[in-house]
Amino acid sequence: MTPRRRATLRDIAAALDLSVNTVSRALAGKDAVSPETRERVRAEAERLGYVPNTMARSLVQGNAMTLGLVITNPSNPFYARLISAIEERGRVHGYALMLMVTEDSVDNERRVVDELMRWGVDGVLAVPVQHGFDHWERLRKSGTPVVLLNRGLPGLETDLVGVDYYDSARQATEHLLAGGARELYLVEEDLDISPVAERVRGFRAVLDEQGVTVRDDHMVKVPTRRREASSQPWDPVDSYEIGRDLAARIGPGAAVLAGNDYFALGVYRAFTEHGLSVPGDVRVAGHGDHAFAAYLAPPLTTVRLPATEVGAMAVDRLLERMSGESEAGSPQRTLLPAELVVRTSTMVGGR
Amino acid sequence: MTPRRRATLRDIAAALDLSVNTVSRALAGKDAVSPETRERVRAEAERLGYVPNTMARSLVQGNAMTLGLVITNPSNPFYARLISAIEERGRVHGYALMLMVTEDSVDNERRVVDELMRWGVDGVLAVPVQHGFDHWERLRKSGTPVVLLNRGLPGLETDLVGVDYYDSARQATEHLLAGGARELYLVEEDLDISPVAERVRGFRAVLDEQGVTVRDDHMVKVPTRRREASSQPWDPVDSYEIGRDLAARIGPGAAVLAGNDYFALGVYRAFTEHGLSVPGDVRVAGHGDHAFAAYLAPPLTTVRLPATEVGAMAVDRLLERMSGESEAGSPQRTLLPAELVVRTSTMVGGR
DNA sequence: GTGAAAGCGCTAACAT
DNA sequence: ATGTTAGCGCTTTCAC
Repeated sequence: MTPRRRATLRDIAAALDLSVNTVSRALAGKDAVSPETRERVRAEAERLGYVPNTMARSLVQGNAMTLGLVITNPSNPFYARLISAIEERGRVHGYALMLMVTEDSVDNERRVVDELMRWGVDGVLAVPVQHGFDHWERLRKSGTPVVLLNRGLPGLETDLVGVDYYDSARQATEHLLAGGARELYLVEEDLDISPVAERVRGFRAVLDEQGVTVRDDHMVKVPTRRREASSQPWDPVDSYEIGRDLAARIGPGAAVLAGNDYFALGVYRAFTEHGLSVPGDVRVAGHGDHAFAAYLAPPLTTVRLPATEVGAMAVDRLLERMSGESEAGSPQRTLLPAELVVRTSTMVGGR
Repeated sequence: MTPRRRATLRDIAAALDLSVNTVSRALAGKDAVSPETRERVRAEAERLGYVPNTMARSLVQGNAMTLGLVITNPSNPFYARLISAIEERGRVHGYALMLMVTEDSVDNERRVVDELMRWGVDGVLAVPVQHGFDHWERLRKSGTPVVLLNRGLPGLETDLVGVDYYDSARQATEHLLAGGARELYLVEEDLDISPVAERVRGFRAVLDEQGVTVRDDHMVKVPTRRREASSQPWDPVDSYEIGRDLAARIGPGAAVLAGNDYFALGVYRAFTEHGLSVPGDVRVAGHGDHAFAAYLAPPLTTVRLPATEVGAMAVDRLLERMSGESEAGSPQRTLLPAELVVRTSTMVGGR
């Protein structure tokens, strides 16, 4: 209401006829201050509603006490959880979080990385867009540690904490085969990003190992349409069409592994409309274990992603780099395991 | 790699034998600089990889060029979209976003509001926890404009931009009645927050107006369990139990309006297991129009929330207050309309 | 135990 | 057109 000027150390010093310096030390809890002085300062600070100016402190101390988080889309449930985990872990260590959203656009990414540099954040966590990385290189050259989340950035020497999608796809694929599936389809995002590539690799690896034929038309890419900003990253409608196509041509013992649960959902609908039963005629498994997965009809087998763990570990890794502990160490890649959650949609005898 | 010190204006000035001031003006594009000098400065800045220090500039100019966003849970899809919309709109105007997550805890909220004050952010957007608001009052007193999102804070004189949940509940309730429903149930969160209260009010109002009896057991509260941080705000399992209970006691012409689509989903499952058909035996409508809603079996009638619009308008309102335009104006409450999306789950003749 | 002086990197007067 | 001085709010170094 009263936008009167914010009280400063000087105001307290003047009121108490002390030097700014003494007030500073008193408030900082340093030893070289008499107990009485300390108390008087404390009281006056309280009376004036003094709030320390973090920016001024940061300027002199040379650290921003801020972490930058660059994310493609907060509406991706996995990233939403990542944001929470990172914010919490960062704050525990006294760091504020500056959030930047790229919507998977490199142009945006360049802009926000520049902005982070101007702010001089102490470290950056990022889900990179994965097209061009000159800006990431500039950031690294400026001495700011960077930890990548979920997606790698080939060519950039940086730590990465993510999910082991190669393994998650393997788990799901093996599960489908063990259940008797003979004709496997992989429905994936049409994005050239490492998580997709890893899942494709895991899927193929298992099929190759077990001598199952993989035709090109077994790997289906769902076109990613450019939608308004702040929208869902995936819409089941995008996979619905794919599902209709699939429904018309699959044979007995078919199974579909989807890159995310929304794709699985779109496929469900298409199959149902086509008179196919899940899992009777087609088994379906997803990725993400989103909140709705367990409550679909039938409940969806999917892979649970360790969002909280990835976020926490990424922050820890970043703080290590910032403290210069693991200084010269070569970049570390850590992929946390996902966990297959088996539900009715892949159960041979399931309803 | 080379964590060499960041180049400053002084470095450029020294290299060119100019004063810091001239360099500053040259880079700022001010007029009082000769074209040649401007160009030399530009070149040297580039050569040294100069990046302006935003904090230093902010300190002298007295504005942080930062907005604070306090949110309860980014995993709530509505809030996730809000975050994107706000980040984008803020950045367009040159503001960075400091994100704080409260997980619906007042203790956290106090902490983060204090932190925002120490940073001296220029304005704050917040989904408040709605218990106690001493900290919000302190923030206001410090002269920082605050715009509330989605939830009111009775007793605090502040702008609010949210959703008209009274109206959304009215729309849905009227729709259910028009479809022939005679026994209506409202399944809501067990949280003492204004959106819930508004929906309850809208629901009751329509029933009262149309002379439909509302018994206490028609208003069901889903217990909110404290879950790990960074988790989904709602889990269908919480409403599943409620659904089982309901399934056993509802009569013909029953309908359920849920406070969010996840609750509707839990109820779906319970009904199906009990041999009830939706919408044949019970009509169901939700809130939120989450990505899965249109793809459930049957597709869920729900209310689409104007997340992007709320976010954009909240930022605009905040910027106005910051610029002092709508200075003395009394607090404005703006509730944006939600839109009922009718799907099969409430269609009388639906499959 | 306290104070004076210097400086973080920048911009805003006011010179010249 | 350029330089000098001062100062944002704080911490640090070094006197006393």
